[in-house]
Amino acid sequence: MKKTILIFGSLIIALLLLFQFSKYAVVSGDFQVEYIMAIVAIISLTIGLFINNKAQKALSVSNQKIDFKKIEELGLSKREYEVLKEIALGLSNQEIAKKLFVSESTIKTHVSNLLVKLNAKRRTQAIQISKSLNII
Amino acid sequence: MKKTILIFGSLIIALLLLFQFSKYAVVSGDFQVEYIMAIVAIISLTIGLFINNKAQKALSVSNQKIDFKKIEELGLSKREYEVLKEIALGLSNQEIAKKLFVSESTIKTHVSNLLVKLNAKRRTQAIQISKSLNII
DNA sequence: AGTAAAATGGTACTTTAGTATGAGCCTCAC
DNA sequence: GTGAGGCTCATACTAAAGTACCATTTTACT
Repeated sequence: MKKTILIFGSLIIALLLLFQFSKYAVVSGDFQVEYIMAIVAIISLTIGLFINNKAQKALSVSNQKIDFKKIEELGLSKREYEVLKEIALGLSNQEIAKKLFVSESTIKTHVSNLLVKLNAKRRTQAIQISKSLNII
Repeated sequence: MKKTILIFGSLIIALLLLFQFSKYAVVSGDFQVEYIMAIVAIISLTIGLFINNKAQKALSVSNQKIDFKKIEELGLSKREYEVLKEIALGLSNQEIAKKLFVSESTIKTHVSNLLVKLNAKRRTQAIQISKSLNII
């Protein structure tokens, strides 16, 4: 929202400057009206493209963005969250254990706690739930 | 690409029309130059927003779209694909069996074939691969 | 220093998942 | 009508995944 206001503010200023410039140019007779029109149109068009691009990107980013609040809310610990990410990559408990330099028992414990916290019955369900909650 | 050309074509035509209109208006003296400038700017801005919006949407849709060609390429049968989707929802073999009105044995067979075709070792990996290939 | 939470890991067990193999049935193309 | 591919299902097995319980050790914080 702050960004939107900022962008629209600069936009208005830019337009005012443009009008001033065009007025001056017309009065002084250095340019033809059509050229100035063309310049104004192109600049406005560019601004339009730019604004929308920013807005869309902000939107798509927010859709991909990880909901850290939700992670806290669920009470997931650092280690549990790490394990969750590895599960989502399709690794087995043994593979995760090797990757994180701990025993498979430890991973099993983490996974078990993870499933309770995510209210999932299986790791596949944990993946689905995590994705729907935007935490991975 | 075709769309891009089409959009830019219409854009150029629209600009030409605008210039003609502005020329006429200035000559006839009905409007002040500033107003015409403003109108041109607003219209161009709107066009800019519109173009970018279309382009971005087309992009985001293509990212979500399911790659049916890839499914064929992998040789996934109709039933196998159905099972794959259920796996991605986090269901167990037994649950999938009930949902599709077949025995668990059948699901196991499908899953096994599925894993070979997707070159996955586990169902969680199958989910990851499927998502990366845009087939679910 | 004391404490609570987190991290680690072990044993023992049950449940799912996945493999291998074989077999019956159906459909569609040649 | 024959064969290939797809769908179904069963048995028997191995391998993972997941649960329950307990016991240390680390870490972080007051």
